[in-house]
Amino acid sequence: MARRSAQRLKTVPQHEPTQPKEIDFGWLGGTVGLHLRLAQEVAFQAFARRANGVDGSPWRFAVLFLIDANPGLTQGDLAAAIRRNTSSLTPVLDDLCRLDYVVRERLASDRRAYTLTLTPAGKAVMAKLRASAVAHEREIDRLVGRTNRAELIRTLKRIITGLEEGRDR
Amino acid sequence: MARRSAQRLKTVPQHEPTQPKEIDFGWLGGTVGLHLRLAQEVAFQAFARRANGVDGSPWRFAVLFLIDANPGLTQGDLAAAIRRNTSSLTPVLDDLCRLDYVVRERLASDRRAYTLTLTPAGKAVMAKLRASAVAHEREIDRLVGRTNRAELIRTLKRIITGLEEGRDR
DNA sequence: CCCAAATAGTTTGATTCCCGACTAATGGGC
DNA sequence: GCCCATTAGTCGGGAATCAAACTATTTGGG
Repeated sequence: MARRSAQRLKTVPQHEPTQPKEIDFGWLGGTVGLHLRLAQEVAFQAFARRANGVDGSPWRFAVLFLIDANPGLTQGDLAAAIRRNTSSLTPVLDDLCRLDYVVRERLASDRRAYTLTLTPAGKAVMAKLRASAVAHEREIDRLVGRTNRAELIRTLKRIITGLEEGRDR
Repeated sequence: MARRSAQRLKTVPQHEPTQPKEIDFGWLGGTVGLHLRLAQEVAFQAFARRANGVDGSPWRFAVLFLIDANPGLTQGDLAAAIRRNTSSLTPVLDDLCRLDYVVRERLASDRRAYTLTLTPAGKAVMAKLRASAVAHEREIDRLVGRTNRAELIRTLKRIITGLEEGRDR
């Protein structure tokens, strides 16, 4: 929203615009869960903001990246890799095919399955998004330091594998 | 191609649960963004699974927790605290009021705003959810260790405040 | 060869979220 | 007291996601 005050600046209503009201987070403020969620959210938004100009959600990039790194992959394998339901993938791939970034071909040995490959246009877009993604990760490095970054990934991996297998019981 | 004359594996249900097909993640496999997202997702699901029996998403818990810790808080302040749009909060609070967990009252000094407080029933549910949340965090401690946990939160906070800029509104 | 179970992918309905438009109330400047 | 910009919250539309039902194909037992 553009500042209309530039036009009709009668007075200076400079009330502190957003006084966060000092909320007490208590125990919640020390949880891993809350910070994981907030960090993931700002990282997601920062990525999308940075990839501006290209169709840029992180998952969209991951789809293109993984097809590029694993040409001929099927939709089911791709869905498992990014941990999405195959039904979530359908409209995304519909769109990527419509844009001529991805080709879906029936697999000869199993005509129920599709194999996925990038077109040259798809590779070009992926390369652009990859540049954005690299810059994004570099900014995270700048924020946390390279050594903390490695430590962070190691810790996150432990959480992922530890809680994921917790499906037992 | 393959004739059915191949030897028949009788009782073995070759039911390999979707053998993940060994996907190559390449550069993506070393990014903070991917692991943040995956960790947040499994943590979210583990929390919901653990809160079984109660209506349990992490955000729902956070809403109850913050109202309890800050009675009389307004919807806008609550939305800012959990970084959700106020319009996302409306249906959640509608539901919590319908269940008689939360009371919405017009603020006398500003009759546009609502103040939020927990009912005794709301406090009871919140206490149950808090026990689940404490157990959840303890499991994370077990996975990463208490010292790494503090380090993890510090690092996540740096990411949150560092990337948050540019999120004007 | 045939049929039933399993599998790959699509479609549909429900849920959750955001954004932008809207309503109601507030308060500063005249 | 009256404007009218600003603020609190709600409403409606659109996007992303999952689960369940569905279609097409494969596979194995008889």
